[in-house]
This record gives sequence, structure tokens and C-alpha cells, in this order.
Amino acid sequence: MGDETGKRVRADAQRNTDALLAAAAEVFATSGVDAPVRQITAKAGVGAGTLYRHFPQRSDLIAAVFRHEVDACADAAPALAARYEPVEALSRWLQRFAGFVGTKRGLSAALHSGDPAYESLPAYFDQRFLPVLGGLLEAAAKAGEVRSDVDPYDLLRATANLTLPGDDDGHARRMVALLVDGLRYGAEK
Amino acid sequence: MGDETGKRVRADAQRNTDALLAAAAEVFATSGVDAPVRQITAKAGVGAGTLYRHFPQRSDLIAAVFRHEVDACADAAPALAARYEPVEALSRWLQRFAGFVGTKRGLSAALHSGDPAYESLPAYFDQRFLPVLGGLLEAAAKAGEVRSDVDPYDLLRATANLTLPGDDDGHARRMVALLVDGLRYGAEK
DNA sequence: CGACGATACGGAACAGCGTTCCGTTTAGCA
DNA sequence: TGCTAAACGGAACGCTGTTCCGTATCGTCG
Repeated sequence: MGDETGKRVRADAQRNTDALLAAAAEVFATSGVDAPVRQITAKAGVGAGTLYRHFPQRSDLIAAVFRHEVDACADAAPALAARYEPVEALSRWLQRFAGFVGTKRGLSAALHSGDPAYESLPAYFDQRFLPVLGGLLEAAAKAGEVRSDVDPYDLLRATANLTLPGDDDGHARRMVALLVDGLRYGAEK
Repeated sequence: MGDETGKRVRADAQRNTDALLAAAAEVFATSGVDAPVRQITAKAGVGAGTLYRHFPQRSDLIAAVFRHEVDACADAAPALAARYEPVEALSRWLQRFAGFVGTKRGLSAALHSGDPAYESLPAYFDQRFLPVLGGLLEAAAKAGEVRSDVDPYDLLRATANLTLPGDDDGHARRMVALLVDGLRYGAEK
């Protein structure tokens, strides 16, 4: 859905919204979603008033960051699919996805807080990721490089769960690689 | 377990500890367990330093209040058993217990927070309440006023769950009464 | 019974937070 | 180029938890 809701957006407003999203993403990843507001505004090079104009509720900002990162991760797929062969593209995207999930520690508490701003997030997660992974998986299967009896939903959830523990960063990488090797196992060729 | 751990406690210290427990219980019931510290100290007529000396961590105070109220509720049973006939005593105590549970809204979040100060609370809950309810139930069953095939554990949990909804205060009362009528249903006499 | 040491008290003071408000700047259009 | 509406930034406010230390009180011992 575009931003064509009536009025035009001023360029600086757009710039600051983007800066806030980027800064918040970084801060949330390091200090959790309860991080001080000033830390975010400082990193974005923006006043407190600006933050509150764009995101009146803290949950608005959190939800927006989440959506933004979901989009970034999902949108990375086409480029990978164009540049690499199917199974390599699949593998690289799963690594990318694992990295995304790794930054979402502490967000699950917010998700279960009952705040209506979060209600649509899980659905958005599935809606964006399932088609992407489904496409990569199908391409790799068609090329005969991976088996074709794996449900995208299962693979998505498995990868997400793989990165839940303490994660030394290297650990998640290796586990995802192992998962991909599992996909190759029953391949046609 | 008593307070016989070594030294003697000064009288004013004991008085203030009690005042803080009483004030905190009231404030927690009205404003939740995240209520401002000053609200508690003010109601207790005590300085902030006094609170922090007796309860260095907020979780210490919450746990102490919880234990204190569990004790108060459990200790109310003997008097009821002495003053009323068995089934009436049972009914009145269940009402009392329902009232106790009703003030514990918002505490469940704290319980599941992983703070080690709360770990022992569920066990304490069962350890104090199960014998009490068991005793009242057995007495009523022996008098032939209620059936004898009801597990105290089930009844305790059921009563607690009954008071979970919006509770107009009257609602919980009526539901508990209904539960007691259910107990009478298969009585011997 | 009076004095003394230990213990506990209270609240001012501090640091940090979210949020608001408004004088100033800037973007975009005529 | 000038004008207006929109957006900006950060000082200021009120509220928070927590610490600190001069003062008051308790309980004991001579």
C-alpha cells in the first residue's frame, strides 16, 4: 500500500521519519525496545518533538520499525534470486532472515502485551515472508537442487526458532547452513 | 518459619515494616504493583529511606505483601470454623478467598517475569491454602452437608478462576455461592 | 533512673525518564 | 522571490526510583 493518502509529504518530514526508523532499529537491537527516547532522537539527529509528531505512541514506532525491517528483509530476495543460482539464493536469504530474527529479542514481550498496535504484526510477518520463501524454495526445487516436500511455513518457523538461543552469531549461521544441507539431501540430482 | 534469625528487632522498625506492608497492600490493590513508591511511603507515613532499608528491591515488597495477605486469608479459617457450622464456614471462607484473589489482578505479570524473588510464591500459595480448604471441606463432608468427592485443589483453582473476569464484585460472590450449592448437591443428608 | 551507643528514621537532593510547548526554521508553491 | 503552512528542535516540566546523611529514637547498662 502506497502513501497516496491525500496530501503531499514534505521532504524533510520524510527524511526525519526515515532517520528515526533507522536509529530506532539500531537502538532497539542494542538496548531493547524499552530504550530511552533521547537515545533514539540523539542517534537520529532529531529533536524530541519530531519523534512525537511522527510516532505519538511508543508502540507506533516499534510497529513501524518492525514493518520496515520485515520489508527490507523480504525485498532482499529478488536481488539474491537474480544474482545467484537458486539454492545459493535460498541459503543466503535464510541467513539474512536469521539475522533479522536475531535482532528481535525482547520484542516478544511487547507482542504479547495486548496493545492493539501490535495485533497485525504477526499476520504481516507471514504475509510478507511466506511468498518470498515459497518462491525461492520452488525455484530451487525446480532446478532439482533441493527436495520438494518441504513446507515454506515449516522452514520459516524452524529458521526463526533456530536463532532463539544465546546466539554467538556464528552459531545461528552454522545451524541455518545445516538446515539448507538438509534440504539438499533428497534432491533429484 | 519464625523471625528468630539472631538479633532482636527494634520496635519502631517492626512498626514501620507493618505499616509499609499494609499501605503497599492498599496501593497495590488500587493502582497496581507498578504504583509510585512515594504513594506507598506517604500512605504509610514513612520516608523513602525507610522503605528501601526494609525492602531493597521492589520485588521484595511485592513478595512480602503477597505472603502477608496469603497468611491473613489462611488464618481467617479457624475463627470461621469455630463460629459457624461447617458448610457455612466453608462458604464464608471461599468468599473471603475470592476477595483475596480479586485484589491480585496485574500480579500475574510480575509472577511470570522471571524474578527469582517470586519463584517460591506459587508454592507458598498452595502450601498455605490447600490444608485450610482441605480441613473445611472435610469437616463439612463429615457433617454430611456436602459431598465428599471433591478435590480441594480443584475447588481452590476453580474459585480462583471464577473471579478472574471483569468482576462487579457481586458477580464473584454469586458464582462462589453457586459453586457451594454444587457442593451441597450430592450430600448424604 | 539517666546516659550512651547502636539502630532506624525521614525527606531533601540527584539523576533520569517521558512528554509538552512554542519560538524558530524551512519547504514548496505562486 | 516572497509568503504561508508545515515541521523542527530542545528547553522546560512533572514525575519517577534511589541515595545519602543529619537527626531522632530505641533499648540497654551502669
